[in-house]
Amino acid sequence: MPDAHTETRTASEVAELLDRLRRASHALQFVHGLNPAQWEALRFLGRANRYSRSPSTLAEYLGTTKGTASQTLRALETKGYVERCRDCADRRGVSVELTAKGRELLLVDPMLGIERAVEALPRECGEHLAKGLAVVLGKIRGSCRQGAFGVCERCRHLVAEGVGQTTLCGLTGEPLSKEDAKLLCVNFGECAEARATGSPAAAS
Amino acid sequence: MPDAHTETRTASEVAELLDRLRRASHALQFVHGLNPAQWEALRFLGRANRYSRSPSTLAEYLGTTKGTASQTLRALETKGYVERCRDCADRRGVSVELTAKGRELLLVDPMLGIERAVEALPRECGEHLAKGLAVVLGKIRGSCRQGAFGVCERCRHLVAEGVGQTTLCGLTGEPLSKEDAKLLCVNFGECAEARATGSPAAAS
DNA sequence: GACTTTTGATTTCGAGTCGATACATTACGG
DNA sequence: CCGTAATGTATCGACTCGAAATCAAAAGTC
Repeated sequence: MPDAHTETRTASEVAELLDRLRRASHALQFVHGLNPAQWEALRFLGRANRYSRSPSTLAEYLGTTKGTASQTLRALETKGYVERCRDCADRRGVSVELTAKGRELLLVDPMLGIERAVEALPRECGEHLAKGLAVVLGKIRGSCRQGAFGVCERCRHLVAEGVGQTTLCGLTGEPLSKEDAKLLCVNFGECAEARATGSPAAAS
Repeated sequence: MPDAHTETRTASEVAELLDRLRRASHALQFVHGLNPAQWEALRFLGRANRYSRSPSTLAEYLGTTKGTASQTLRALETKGYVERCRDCADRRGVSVELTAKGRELLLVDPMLGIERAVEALPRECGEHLAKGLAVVLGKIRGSCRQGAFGVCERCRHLVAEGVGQTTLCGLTGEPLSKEDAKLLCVNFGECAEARATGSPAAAS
């Protein structure tokens, strides 16, 4: 039975491909005067909801340390792509926002090249890719410092109200606009239902 | 009708997953006193054939600069995981070899965790993943500094001799042992035939 | 309520590393 | 020989990590 054998070969092949893709995208991100960490921070800020735009949240998302995240943000601030101001509610916290210049820079994000490459794939192929990657990521998340994150739309804390018009976050009790619900949140909680409707292979 | 829409969503999802996986594996590789670059170099040296174990080849593989590769190797040498000696043939060159200690360290490579995660996937899923990743990687290779690389077994320069027993490299004219043919080589050339037989039915 | 302690978030600091550039050494071609 | 190309190394500024320090809020304590 060459089954297990083939399996192992595929696994190490995938691991290698991931590794190479990782380095490739690393090398791709030394453009426009930013480095990979700075691009990642910029992207994150462009997609994070208001509960998640802080240095420590960024650190959690990036799987890095708070010190590094702080300095990355400072570099971006010096370059004029973000602004930091002390949070009004809790003055320990810092709220980080993209500037107009920062938003503009996101339009030439080098990672868009990868996105385009994925778009060029047959649709089914892209979906398989997404699914496989999600599973792998889920499996190793425990062993690294990265947090879960996810969009409110698929979060188990989401509460619908009225005729599917108004929604709010069950944790904070605050209402969420449609755009808000598409943003990343630290407090994301996996929704069992989403898995089920995702595809018929959730039960273990 | 939301076809194009779904497609784009999948694409950006995949791009994000790749990004996060990249970050996760970055964080995973701060163990045993090495950093990600050093692990990558160690892995490469464990899989590179004799034409490819040099600082500049390492730089090409990693998509980094020669200077960085040189420093990474120096760090590994200081820690006793590799040895450097001047190449006898071309005295500009340096030949880098893993020490026994280096080989041992590879047994606890943190990236093996990802491999195991992939192994746990359904077989078909893993293959889809491999295929998709390979295509994406191929598409973006042009835009970054990374070289092609590949194993001699599937290189177009490979020449078979006798009854499928002895093989040799068409570029150097030197014979290749079975183990040699499984190693990575800088001079790898894509073989059209290999693509065609694509599926794992090469030697049915 | 005012003071101390604890908790939490962020920044600062030192050692080590990275990418870019400049430099040294060796090979190769006329 | 001399110039050019290829290979590695050294240096510099910027960055990363991890730990310790700073600062603000919350929780005890009197």
